[in-house]
Amino acid sequence: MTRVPIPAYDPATVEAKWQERWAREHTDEPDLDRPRRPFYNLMMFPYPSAEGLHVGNMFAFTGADIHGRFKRLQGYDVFEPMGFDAFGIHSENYALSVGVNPAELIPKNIATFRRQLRRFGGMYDWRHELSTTDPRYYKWTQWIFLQLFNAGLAFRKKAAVNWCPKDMSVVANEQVIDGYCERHPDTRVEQRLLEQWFFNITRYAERLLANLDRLDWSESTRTLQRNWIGRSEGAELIFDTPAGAKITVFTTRPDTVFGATYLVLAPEHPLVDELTAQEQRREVNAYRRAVQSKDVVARRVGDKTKTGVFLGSYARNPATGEAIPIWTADYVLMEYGTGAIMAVPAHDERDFAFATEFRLPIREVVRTGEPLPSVSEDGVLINSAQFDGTGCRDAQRRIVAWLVERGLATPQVQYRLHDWCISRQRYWGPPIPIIYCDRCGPVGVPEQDLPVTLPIIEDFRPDASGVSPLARHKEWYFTKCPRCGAQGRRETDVFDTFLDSAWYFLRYPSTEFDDRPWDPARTKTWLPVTTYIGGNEHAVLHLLYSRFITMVLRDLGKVAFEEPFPKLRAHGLLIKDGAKMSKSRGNVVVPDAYIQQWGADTFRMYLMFLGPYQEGGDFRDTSIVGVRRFLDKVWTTAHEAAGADAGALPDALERKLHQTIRKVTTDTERLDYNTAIAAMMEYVNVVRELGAPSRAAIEPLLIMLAPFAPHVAEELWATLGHEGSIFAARWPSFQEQLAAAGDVEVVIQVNGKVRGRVTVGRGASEQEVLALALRDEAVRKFVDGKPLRKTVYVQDRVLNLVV
RNA sequence: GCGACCGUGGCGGAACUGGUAGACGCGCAGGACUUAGGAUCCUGUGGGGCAACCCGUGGGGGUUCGAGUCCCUCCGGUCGCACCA
Repeated sequence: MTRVPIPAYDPATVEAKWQERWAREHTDEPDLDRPRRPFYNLMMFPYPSAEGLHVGNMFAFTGADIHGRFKRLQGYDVFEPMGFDAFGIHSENYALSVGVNPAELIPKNIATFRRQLRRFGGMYDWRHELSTTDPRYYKWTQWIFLQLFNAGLAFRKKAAVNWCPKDMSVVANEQVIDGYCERHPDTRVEQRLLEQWFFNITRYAERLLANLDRLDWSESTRTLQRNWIGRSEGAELIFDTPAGAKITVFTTRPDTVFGATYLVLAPEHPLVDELTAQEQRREVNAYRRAVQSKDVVARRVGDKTKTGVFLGSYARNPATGEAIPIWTADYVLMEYGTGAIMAVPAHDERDFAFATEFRLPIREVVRTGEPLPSVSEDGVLINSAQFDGTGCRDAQRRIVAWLVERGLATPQVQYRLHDWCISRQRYWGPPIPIIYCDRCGPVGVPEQDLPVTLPIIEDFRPDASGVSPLARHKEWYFTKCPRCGAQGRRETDVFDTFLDSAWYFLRYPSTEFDDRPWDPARTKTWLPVTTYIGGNEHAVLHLLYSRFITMVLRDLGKVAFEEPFPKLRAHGLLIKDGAKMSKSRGNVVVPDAYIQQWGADTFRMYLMFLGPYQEGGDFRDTSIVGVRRFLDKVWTTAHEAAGADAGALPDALERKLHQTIRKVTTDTERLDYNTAIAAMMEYVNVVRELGAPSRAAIEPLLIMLAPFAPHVAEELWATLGHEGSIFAARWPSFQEQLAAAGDVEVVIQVNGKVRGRVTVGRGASEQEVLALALRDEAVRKFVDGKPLRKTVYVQDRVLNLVV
């Protein structure tokens, strides 16, 4: 073999060369109109923060990119788009802090992200980049709103909403953490009553829940969604009052109705006034005022002492006929159920605490053998007239049936899920396309007038009035009513960003069309998304909202499927020193310096090697060098192979190769990237140990390496004399017989303890192995002199001798 | 409180349906080559013991020929939900 000097591996040169070539040759741009095997590889698009892409983003995107490149090598036409979720309070607050309009800042941030995303070697089809802030995009966000509006799924409602005094804006329930603003952990969220736009997502609760069963998602993500939807089965029971008012309560435990010793209405309940006795009025009103001024923390935190006021009137228990007192208390929430409950202190912890506090009667009606309050449903009814002795579950059905017959109950299902509030009293979002007319009411902006462009204004600062800054922009604010032509006023609220991101996957394949949100043919070809990869932080809201919007569009005949993401994989979180990376903690790691020092390929692989992709891990840079050493070894070996004579692989190497292909294929398919990398490392070690670098040994490795380290794989592929991109090659296949051939080591155990090993041909019989085993010194020492009571043989693995 | 997941060398982590615990990598130790090396290569590396062996996957118990893996229980951690009737 002739020794040719091997050039040094310089990632910067190699990576620049291939990135330039991929762009020039449109390597990453599939034919969207006539693909042979379309594969839509989607990753959750980033919010382009001013700090740029951080290693957490890169961890996420690398794993998704590997998936796309892997599928590409398996012969799919992979469409891997990238875009930016650039509207929202996040950008707006940053813009406010630096005193520049976000419209000016965002393009710069996007440019930084784009540069970083290109630099790390993502296989993105940049022809189809999108940004939610682009009027060509949000025109269709507004259009989607109008579809829901016209279908009666968007409505206005005055609602108690969370108000963050710092943001001076409404924040969603889900953005409130323990009563504090998610963005301002030192700021308590207050309650305010505002007129808001909502989407009627609760109407879809049942379908959103039921469909979960047939999605290829991780069980944990589905559980999160199920809990969020929070379905409860029960009944509405009617308690009437002497004055004629009927109070409807929701309960999941109708079997305990005989133990309902009082009723509680939420302070906001519409019947409170009517049911309050004259002499209690002053006290009740004072209580209601006090509750209203309370912030959400005090209202929501569970373990505090209960407060409440007796209304001075009574209702009739539909089961016992007794008059029971009616109270109001803030532990009952107006947003859930009917805003009124029957209190069964013996069998509910909250009611028990309340009854104890106010000395209300506690009547045990279910015998469970546990002390009160006992909430178990494994009990038998007592003190319940004709139902005594009935088991709880049985009693639930029978009591409901009995009350239904008398018109006092309706079986009912309740959801924890609330309607989706899409209004934000902010500037940086797509304006809600509604015009208010004194004569016509709220009128949707006609499609031909879309988009309602967000004006660039100087004073985009929100104020405490609760009215969006857009209201101050008079020439924008006043407009003609599209229906009657009279002067109207624009809606000044903008959309929640979750609406921007609830449909972006529909837009990607169709970004070049301005006359339609998505092209029917393109959509038919590419959707639903083949694999969706993203973080668990979006397990609930983003995914639920996207599913909801898709479902509605399906019902309106706009798309042909109702689940946008049949296959979802969630990557883990990359943390730093045991904590989530965040700007406030100051532990955000930026990838640029690492990429510069080690190269994008090394850094990509390192991120994938530090832990299981779907679990995440702690970022520390101590072992990057190991990955770089591996790529150096591959580099050297491939160059040696280029100069080596062609020849057959030694048997041992051939077997190892087939085993490696098998392992890397299954692991990569499952996104178990860390073990796939380990298998490739092991293989290269074997190639080097056997001193057998050759084309046959190294070419399949390069193809398997290509998804992980695409640049160096391309370079070495060329070194071996190939003309085109390595991504035009086919993923290597393995032969099971070749992977399995050869001898195996069978472990010999005596009474379950390892005492020896014997080498036999694969598939050897028990007798054969036993004979060899009994010749083994160490084994004999433990067996000799004792009768063999039993043997357990596991083919090719273990023989256990029981003596 | 409820729900889900997790606990393996000095470190990150392997171990498919119960079947050789610690793959792969970092680090560390020794050696080779070198003017030098934080470069490269080789050897070793769970703990104890001179050895035969013994002990080892958070603690305790169980099932099994055999348990990191299954069951019970306790301890510790992460995440989600949380006055949802």
